[in-house]
Amino acid sequence: MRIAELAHVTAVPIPTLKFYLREGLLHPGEATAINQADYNDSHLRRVKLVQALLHLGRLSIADAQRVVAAVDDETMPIHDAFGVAQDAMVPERDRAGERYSAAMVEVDRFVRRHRLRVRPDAAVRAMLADALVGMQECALLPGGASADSSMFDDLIAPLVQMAEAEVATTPSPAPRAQQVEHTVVGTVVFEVAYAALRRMALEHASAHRFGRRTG
Amino acid sequence: MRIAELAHVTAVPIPTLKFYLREGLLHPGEATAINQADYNDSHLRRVKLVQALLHLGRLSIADAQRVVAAVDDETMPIHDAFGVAQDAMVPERDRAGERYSAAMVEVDRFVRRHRLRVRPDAAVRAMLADALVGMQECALLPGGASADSSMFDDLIAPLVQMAEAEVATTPSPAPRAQQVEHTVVGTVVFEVAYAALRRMALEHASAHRFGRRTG
DNA sequence: TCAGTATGGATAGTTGCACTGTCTGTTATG
DNA sequence: CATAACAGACAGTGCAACTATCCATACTGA
Repeated sequence: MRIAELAHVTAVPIPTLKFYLREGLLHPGEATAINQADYNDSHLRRVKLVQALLHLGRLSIADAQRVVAAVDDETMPIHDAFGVAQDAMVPERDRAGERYSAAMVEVDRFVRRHRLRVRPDAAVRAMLADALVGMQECALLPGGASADSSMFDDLIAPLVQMAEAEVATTPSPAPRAQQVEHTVVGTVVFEVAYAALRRMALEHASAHRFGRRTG
Repeated sequence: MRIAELAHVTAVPIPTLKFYLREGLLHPGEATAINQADYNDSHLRRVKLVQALLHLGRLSIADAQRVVAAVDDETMPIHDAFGVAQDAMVPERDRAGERYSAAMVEVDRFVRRHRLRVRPDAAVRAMLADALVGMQECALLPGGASADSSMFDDLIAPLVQMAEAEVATTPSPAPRAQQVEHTVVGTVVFEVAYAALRRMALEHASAHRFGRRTG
């Protein structure tokens, strides 16, 4: 496959593909001459992955780079690569101040209480802490209570069950790279789906509570 | 409260507050002289809301503008304002092609099947369609099946239940603006929390499936 | 009272990101 | 053999989200 065909089937402009090549988001095609290269299915899948990370998952180029580097590092075990990808997907921000420390303590308590196998330095811990701080700052908690992770206690069991099911769909006799790709892209795509479902549920509940009649 | 104090307590620089004022994200303070204005609690809450929308919810300035406009429009019923805010929170993108049409049909089927009170033109429908298209494009569905919304059938009931509980926390004898603010900011902040919990569940499940030992 | 700092409003400038375009020499293609 | 496509290097673009400067005025403390 030449670059024009890759651009056609992925609907990504050639200059953008070249940009991805420069940035290491797309591995080089197999060179057949000084100015010719051949692209195959692995490139097609990679472009789809990158597009999903960038546009569905809204990662920055730099974060997507870290993800694909983890996908490509054959020496890295699948679970470790997944951890790197997870960390890259948490946006960076200032996490100074006492509020964050308190929220992180609460997060740690939550993880320990449910015996979750989440790395001590996993970025997702900071992400949950961000949300807890946001709840406090925006007075979402009745009576100005401090963030309390016990409000999520009933939620984590079904989430773990769903996650087990999702992880179980990973193609099992398959090259490592494809397993990692599947897990990573599943994380971002299903996250969008779940968020959309939750928003639908919220609109439904809001119609119930605040609406007049809408079917 | 003068602008310096507002900047201090919100930890937002004065130039940024001025920028928010120019963009209509923050309503003007009460003028006490040609070059003096007084800011109060409503400004403080607004800055917190805007920060949550921009940085936690990752909305663009333009989208945040639409949200605060809906919050401020006293003639707009709460549920309608919530709808505007919901729509503003779905990123825009190209949604051309047969795949999107098919996915939208599937989404409509899902909404009808569960009798969800979601507006026919709600942007969240397109958001779910995005995810369904992503699943197909990245071959997340076993056997290359086309996107099937029935995989979410068991999920929607608990989500609706949680949403009802969340909506029920809205302060009930309270000014309309505060009710809308609460609902809107709850949407973005809890979304981050749920996403974080889901990612924790995924890491846990991945450790189970791919990890060796990690406690 | 009066030097020094803060303020509102207007305007201009900066930074960073994600592309997008152009150029050169080379190679496939009809 | 004319034309189009290619790889690779590098420069340029457009936008979003701030950030800085300026000016005339007003508060603030000695």
